[in-house]
Amino acid sequence: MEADILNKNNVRTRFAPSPTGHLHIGGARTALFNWLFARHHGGVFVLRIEDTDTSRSTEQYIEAIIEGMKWLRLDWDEGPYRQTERFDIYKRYVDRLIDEGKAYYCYCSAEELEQRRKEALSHGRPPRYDGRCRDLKGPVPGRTPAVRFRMPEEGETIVDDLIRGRVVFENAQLDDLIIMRSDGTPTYNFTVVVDDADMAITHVIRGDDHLNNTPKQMHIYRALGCDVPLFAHLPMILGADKTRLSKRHGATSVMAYREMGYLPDALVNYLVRLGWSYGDQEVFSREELIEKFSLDNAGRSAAVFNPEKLLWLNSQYINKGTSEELAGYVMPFLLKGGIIQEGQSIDMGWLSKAIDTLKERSRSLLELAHSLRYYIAEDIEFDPKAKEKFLNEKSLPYFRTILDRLRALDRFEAAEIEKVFMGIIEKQGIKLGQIAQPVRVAVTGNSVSPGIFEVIEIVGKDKTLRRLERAIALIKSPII
RNA sequence: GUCCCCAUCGUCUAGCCUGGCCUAGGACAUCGCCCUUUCAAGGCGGUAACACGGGUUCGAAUCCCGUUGGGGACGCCA
Repeated sequence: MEADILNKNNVRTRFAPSPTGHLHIGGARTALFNWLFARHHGGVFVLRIEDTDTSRSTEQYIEAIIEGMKWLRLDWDEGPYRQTERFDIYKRYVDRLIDEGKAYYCYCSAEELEQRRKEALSHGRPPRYDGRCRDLKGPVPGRTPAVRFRMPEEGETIVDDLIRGRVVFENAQLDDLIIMRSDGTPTYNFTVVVDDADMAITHVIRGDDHLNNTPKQMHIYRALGCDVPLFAHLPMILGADKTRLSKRHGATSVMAYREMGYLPDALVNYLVRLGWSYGDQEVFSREELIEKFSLDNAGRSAAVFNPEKLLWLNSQYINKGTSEELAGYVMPFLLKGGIIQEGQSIDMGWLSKAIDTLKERSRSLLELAHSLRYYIAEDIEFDPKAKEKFLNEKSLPYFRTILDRLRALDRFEAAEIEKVFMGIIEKQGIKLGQIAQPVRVAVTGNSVSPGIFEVIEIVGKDKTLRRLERAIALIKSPII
């Protein structure tokens, strides 16, 4: 059956988030798998907003989800469809099911149901609907009914999951679920079926938490006379304590990762490896992912979200990025960090050169921006420890010498600067570290930086001389 | 409580379907060494896992059963 669908080359997948929050890590992974599957098969990827819970859905979250999708570059071919715009369609199908006796009105109130559920749970019984309105002859006066779907009471339902294999459910376990609320709005388990059928979705790839809903949905498909799509249930993403990933575990919103200086490709790469692998390969370009992605090597067990590994991957991507690209990416961070001002002009060629020295030691754009400060800003801030260790009387004579020599230097380039340093250590009979470290602190404020000669070149003659002068002044009167 | 899913280093995973090539491979993290003006990056090396118990088999990480552990679902949420 699958081969059939694939041969027709009409794979259609969808991502169907509910706009009750930002796009989170788990949702993004689901979206990614659907996107990759569609792209791999040359199919269609649909975005559908499941906003039937009008009390919890907001416009703001719809925009946030779309923003997240765009940032991750998970482009969709159709949509975003919105279920709230399709209420007439669901209504039509509900009416049809009622006419055919496949659904019925339920007059139990939400409060009564809640009461019975709690009671059942406290007595250790399955909290299922007891079916009391199933065979009602007429309406109950003074009540607005909800509509329930009539599930089969015996037999079993088989889900042939693309990832889990065959999963068997006893129909006796399924209860008659509400497909339309008493206020006339349809519910998830119904709309998802109507839409997936209507939108001709061939592969439903979603979180594990939906596996139990699948048999119920299959009965709805059949009642509607529609083809049942293929299902693939992805394992959950857990936090470090092995419980479902949530805010408690730190940032879960995709946008939070953008703000922390992650590259979208790095996040995508990290996410795809949560539940999918390709031999020993860790780093994949998008093209490779599209080419290599298959549900065959999707995993079945839950994965713990590991921020450390994501950071490492991010560093890989920052390392690989060209300095020109990185210059563009880091701009918002420089602005936000007050390192450059809005409207301030900055030489992009020069910035790229500075980034070149920093990118292999930055794991995020935030770190990159932070390091860029001493290249760009007029004044530097000293790391107290570095200052104490290296800006002292002992290095004062070296500072004076280096200041004079650099002042006299015409070609202010790394190679020339190096010659100046080498000349001094030779003459004084000292090690490079004895002079390079104090200068590093004087010029960058830190005991850590890229190679000091290139740093000096990029910082430039004026600023370097000023900083050396300031260091000398500081040593002479430490109160400043 | 009922149902469903899952089970290899701390973490992500390869291997499992099609038993022997596994004295279990890779990656992150961690430790050590090398490189080195510092920090990274890089290179080299180390520590570290088949949850347990029964089967089946000449042989089991791989197949079967059970136990235990973890996760999920059971909504007029999605």
